[in-house]
Amino acid sequence: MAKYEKIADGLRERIRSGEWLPGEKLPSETPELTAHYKASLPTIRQALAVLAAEGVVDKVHGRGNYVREPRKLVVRTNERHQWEKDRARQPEEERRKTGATEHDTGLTISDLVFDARFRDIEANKDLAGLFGVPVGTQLLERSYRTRYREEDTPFNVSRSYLVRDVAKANPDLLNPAMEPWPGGTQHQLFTIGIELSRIEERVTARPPTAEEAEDLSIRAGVSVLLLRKICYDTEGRVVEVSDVTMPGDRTEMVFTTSLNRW
Amino acid sequence: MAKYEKIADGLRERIRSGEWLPGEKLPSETPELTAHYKASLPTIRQALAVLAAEGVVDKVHGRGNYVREPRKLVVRTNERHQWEKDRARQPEEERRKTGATEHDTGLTISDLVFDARFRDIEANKDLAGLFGVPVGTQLLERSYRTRYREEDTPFNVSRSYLVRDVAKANPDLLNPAMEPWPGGTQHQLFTIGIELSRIEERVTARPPTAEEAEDLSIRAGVSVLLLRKICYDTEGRVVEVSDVTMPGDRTEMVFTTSLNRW
DNA sequence: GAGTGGTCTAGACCACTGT
DNA sequence: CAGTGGTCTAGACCACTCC
Repeated sequence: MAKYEKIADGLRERIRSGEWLPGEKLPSETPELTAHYKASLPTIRQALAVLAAEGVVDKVHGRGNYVREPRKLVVRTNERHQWEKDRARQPEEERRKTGATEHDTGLTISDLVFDARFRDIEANKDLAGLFGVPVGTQLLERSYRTRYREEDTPFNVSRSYLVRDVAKANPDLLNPAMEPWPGGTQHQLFTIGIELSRIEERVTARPPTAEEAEDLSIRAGVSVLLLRKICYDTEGRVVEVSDVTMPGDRTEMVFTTSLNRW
Repeated sequence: MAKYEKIADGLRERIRSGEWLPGEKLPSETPELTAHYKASLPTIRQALAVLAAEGVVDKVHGRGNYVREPRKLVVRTNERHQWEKDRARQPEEERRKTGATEHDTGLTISDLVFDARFRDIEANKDLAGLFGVPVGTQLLERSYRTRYREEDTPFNVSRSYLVRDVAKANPDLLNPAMEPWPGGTQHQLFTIGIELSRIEERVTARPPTAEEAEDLSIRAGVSVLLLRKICYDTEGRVVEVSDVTMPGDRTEMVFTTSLNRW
């Protein structure tokens, strides 16, 4: 076993044993760790890189290496879809009480903070194919960032796409100032006469791009979960596509499948 | 921008332009790349580490650095569950034709290779809580590795847990030589009088442990997708728990949720 | 400015692969 | 054995954070 692996194992074990608690600073690379492990700086740094990739340690330039704080786990279910659909036709007073994300996380609306930005884009090949429209068709792109009020980093960055000509039947849908919308997207679609019958969600994971690592406050080496949600109406047409980016180290997605009885 | 980043960008661009095709060998670290980029070996290696983490380059000790061959994407749906349930009561001849993984991937049974290992374990707190049995209860742990016949790395490593006293009602279930079992787990459960009514799947992602990176042939830096599948029978009891580990860079999971009509 | 991490060098030696 | 990547060293200098 290589020296840097032994050092990484040693540090990992010392952290697990509680020698340094979450949020605490590790000894400095130079001179403390190099002296303690009788290794050169590059070797110490290679060991720390292993721990950073595992998400055990946070490296902060100019300050030090810190034991990573566990972050609040975020759960996302697929039962939220039926739940949201059931609420879409209820009066505003009821819809205003809570949203699907609050339903999943067990929080109240005031615990969460939203940020919404809208813009018009032209459908690329990917989106045009999904919506069944020509490339270049005007789409409404809505970007959201959701975070806990008490944290400063979003746990969810998403982009939602609608065909602009469909959405404009209700001008309020084009206005970001109307967000957060009580009742969520399914109520929005209800106001323009659309009922969803099926939602398809595709999940993949990969290392974050530099931009994503920045947005979600994750280190390179902690993965991002990508969710593409495709909403079908009762005619089987695609009416909404969303791409959601979530930090892999604090997100759990739950999908429940009911089976027909024999 | 750091020198190693510039070198990584340069190499990435040369690979994208087709200067070296998938499977081809890059110039040697020493002396070729160090000379070409006028950089020291550690700097060249840092640049290559970036490309390896992105999955662009495969590093092979003693041979060289190679442009990574794209691997076959593996798709896993949740429709497989109902599909498998529908087949569970069909005659063996029918069940033998194809399995759920083949259903998802569009392959035939002969394209896939299985490896199964069984052992008895005692329920830890986690599993005991799920099954609703005392800690220490005997469980049957079945470990599977699934791969394409033409590749040498599994795309799926899974462990399935059953309560041993429940499984032993059919002694064949305790025998790894009976695998692969035509009709899959749902038929196995059928032979001991169990019908599933609901399947819950929890998805998370994280960096691979050293062992997982080894098993799935992914480099540290490419994430693993973890799926915990919990099967409930018609009485709402947990009858099977599976933990599936998949390489994040080649797996896509698709979950479809049907909504009740208004 | 002191402390600390980030980058880089030049070179040595080990470990693995294929001839 | 030659070729190639893997590990490690000692030390220099730069960049960021905080006082």
